[in-house]
Amino acid sequence: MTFRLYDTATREVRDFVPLEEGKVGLYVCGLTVQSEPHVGHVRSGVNFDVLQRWLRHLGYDVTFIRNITDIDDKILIKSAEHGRPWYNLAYAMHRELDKAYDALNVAPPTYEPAATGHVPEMVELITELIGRGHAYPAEDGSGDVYFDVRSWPSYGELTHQGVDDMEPAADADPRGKRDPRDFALWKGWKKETEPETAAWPSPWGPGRPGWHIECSAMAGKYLGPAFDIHGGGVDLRFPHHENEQAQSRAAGRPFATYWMHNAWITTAGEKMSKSLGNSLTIPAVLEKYRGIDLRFYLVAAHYRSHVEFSFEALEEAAAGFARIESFLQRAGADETADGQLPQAFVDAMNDDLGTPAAVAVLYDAVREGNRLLAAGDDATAVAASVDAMLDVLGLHPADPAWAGSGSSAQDGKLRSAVDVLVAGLLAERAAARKAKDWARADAIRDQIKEAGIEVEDTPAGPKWSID
RNA sequence: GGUGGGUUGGCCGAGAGGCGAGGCAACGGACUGCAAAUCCGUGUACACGGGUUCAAAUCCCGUACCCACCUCCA
Repeated sequence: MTFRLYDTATREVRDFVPLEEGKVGLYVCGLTVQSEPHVGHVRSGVNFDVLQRWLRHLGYDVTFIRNITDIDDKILIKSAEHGRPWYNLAYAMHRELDKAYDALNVAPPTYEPAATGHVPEMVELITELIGRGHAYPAEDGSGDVYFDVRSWPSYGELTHQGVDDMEPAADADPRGKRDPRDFALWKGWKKETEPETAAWPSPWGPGRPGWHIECSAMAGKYLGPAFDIHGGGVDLRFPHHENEQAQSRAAGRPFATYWMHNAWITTAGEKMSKSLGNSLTIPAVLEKYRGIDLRFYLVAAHYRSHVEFSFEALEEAAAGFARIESFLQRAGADETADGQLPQAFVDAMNDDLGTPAAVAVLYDAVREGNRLLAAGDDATAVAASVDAMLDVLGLHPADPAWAGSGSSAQDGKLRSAVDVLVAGLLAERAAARKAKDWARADAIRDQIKEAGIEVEDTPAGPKWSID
């Protein structure tokens, strides 16, 4: 089976055919760095990371561009509220985002361009659009430049909407627009309210980029006029992606061949951005849960399915993942073994990244491996296969990428210290068991458990682990 | 008003006309001094009402409820 993808533009699962054999150009809309990243934000990161890894597994040479938007209205407003320069806020949040990605083993893209570094490319694109009659400088002297929606007949094609059916924005600022649906490509500098550092020179006077033009310009620069896959969250379909496509095509660039959109994570039925809380920011969640558990939770759901986030569900996922890890430990993974991916796993992944079915295959393998171990047989081949599956999902516990979240050198030292202490108690318990003094043996086990350490008797002797 | 998505067992979460994805939890059994871990087994779930079909959670019609987007939210 070849790799197939659900394409939002055509609303169907299509065979993936790259523009150039063996190569994939992938563009994903990253974040506007205006606040700490939350669980919803990283879902997109994890989803597209899985896509990237799978494409690489399939042998594609992937150029993956994921931008960040480091200047916009909200950044300016928030930074003013906090009394810090906008670029300082954007930079700080950008660093937080990188930390969150690292904690979830989201591999860096080929490049992560920032909007503010690509003003010349945007100016060039806007100039081209004006030249072709698809954009115009506002007539009110504001310095804004708008895209002329009416001049582009296929506007609305990505989201299958007719221009006349669109609800005119309630908050649309009509200043200088020919049609309320026209959108800003360039925003003139507002001297009175905006810092001078937030304005760049342009043929239309000082100003800053409109949101949509950034992505068109950056995708064009790094991936060329036509590329394979464009991704982002569902909320970006309209207006952001619709506008990106319109302005790119209006400038004579074919743009993306496939559109992928990941669904939401909600809490209490509400979209995360609307619902309160700092309790769901990545730093906060990572205080209680490991990054690998959170990633597993996210990967176990299909990227196009809505997920209702709950800590209970996260805990269930973590419990399940613990079983996988414990199998690998018991099987004694052979690092040299070149694990094969089961065909069912490959088929699941090829079918629009069917990670839920892929995870089911993973569990099947774990059960089979445990069965072999219970029968006293060799399970290293199965373990190698489990290794391979976890690897391609970015979930391998031994991946050094996880080092920062839970198993540092410090932990190692602590562990060996505890080991010495527990070993003494276990020797005492062993003596009691030998004398069939079960009460004494159980008392020792309970004592150890009081300290939060679980003791298991295995054929190879007692083992302890921290709860 | 326009566009799209959803409602699956105690819980999470797949599937998209016919064999009960998978996980978590629960219960029974094996193993164990007892546990733990592990394995084996146990569930007649698909919002509601009609219809199509030999066969519907899956297709069609209708109803209810929920959600997203409609110009700078992943």
